[in-house]
Amino acid sequence: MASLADHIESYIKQQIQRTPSQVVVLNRAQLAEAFSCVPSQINYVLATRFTRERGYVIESRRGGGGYIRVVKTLPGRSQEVAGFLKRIGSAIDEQQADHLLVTLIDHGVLQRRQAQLIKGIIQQELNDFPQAADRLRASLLRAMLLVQLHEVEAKERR
Amino acid sequence: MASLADHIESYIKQQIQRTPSQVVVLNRAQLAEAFSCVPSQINYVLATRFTRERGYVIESRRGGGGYIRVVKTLPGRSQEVAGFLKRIGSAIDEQQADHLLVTLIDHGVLQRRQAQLIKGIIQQELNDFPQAADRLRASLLRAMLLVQLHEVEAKERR
DNA sequence: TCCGTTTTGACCAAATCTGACCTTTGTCTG
DNA sequence: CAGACAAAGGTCAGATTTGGTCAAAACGGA
Repeated sequence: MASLADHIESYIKQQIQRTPSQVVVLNRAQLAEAFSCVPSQINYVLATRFTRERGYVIESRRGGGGYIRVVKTLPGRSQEVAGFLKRIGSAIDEQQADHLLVTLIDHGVLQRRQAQLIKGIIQQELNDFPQAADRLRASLLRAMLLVQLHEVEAKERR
Repeated sequence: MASLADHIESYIKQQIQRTPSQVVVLNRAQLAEAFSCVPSQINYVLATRFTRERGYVIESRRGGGGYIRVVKTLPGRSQEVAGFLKRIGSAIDEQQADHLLVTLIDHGVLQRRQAQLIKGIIQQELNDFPQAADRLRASLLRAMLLVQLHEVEAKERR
């Protein structure tokens, strides 16, 4: 049985689909009013169904003229590539990291020089903060790959 | 639903864009009149959106013939951007990070969407590893900006 | 019944906007 | 020249408008 949360979820997704830029701007109070529920229900839906894991980014502002903006990211190929990112996990050693970068080059996701750049930056950061190297490496790798992937997609859309 | 403050902000930015010297001189009372608001609203906009952090300088004079001058510090491209990166240092709190991202947007180094992505990624990573948040944030921010900047430079060479 | 998910409501935090009151600077007048 | 007056802009506290958090109650399926 479809719950209220499900209905709100599909409404939001529908609105996103309708824009070329895959964005929707919501007014929390109005939306709650439309679905005859309490405003915090909207937060619940956003928190459980529009996570970054699932490819969404939420941005919001309080006060007069406040809003909640939902942006869909990670469409298409990188959704699939996201699988690689998951494998990074909470920690990764240098060998595994190198291996991953090579794999991404093989899959045409990265160019050699981009992989090289990423490797260099990690080295630099680890140099400055040697504590918990494998964990920091995992964070940095994931972060940089996400940025890079986004760039690749933006390019493809042109 | 953009707020009044947003409209005033964009009006001022537009005026600045129109001059080669990146300066605009305002008359507080007139401007308030034009936007049908109280004069102190102008101060509010200036105080919240045209801060030094974001690359603006405000000068003003009271009394007869008084004025408010808004000057945008010139963007010096990559060289200047390197300075921004240095400012990150070994640790940075969330507010400073946000300011930096907004500054980079204002200076045309990042697009809003990219800044948003970077913010989202940091949030996620900090969620997973809350230890030494300000340090991890600094590392992630620097790493992602470097990747992004490289991309921007590559684009400029084309 | 038990457990995870939904839903609600009370309370909180942030951004915006206004208005009353203050300070600085320039000008006019006795 | 002193003092009054006018013409800017500045400050700050409080009301208003949004959205955020969290814990407890309600619900629904195994």
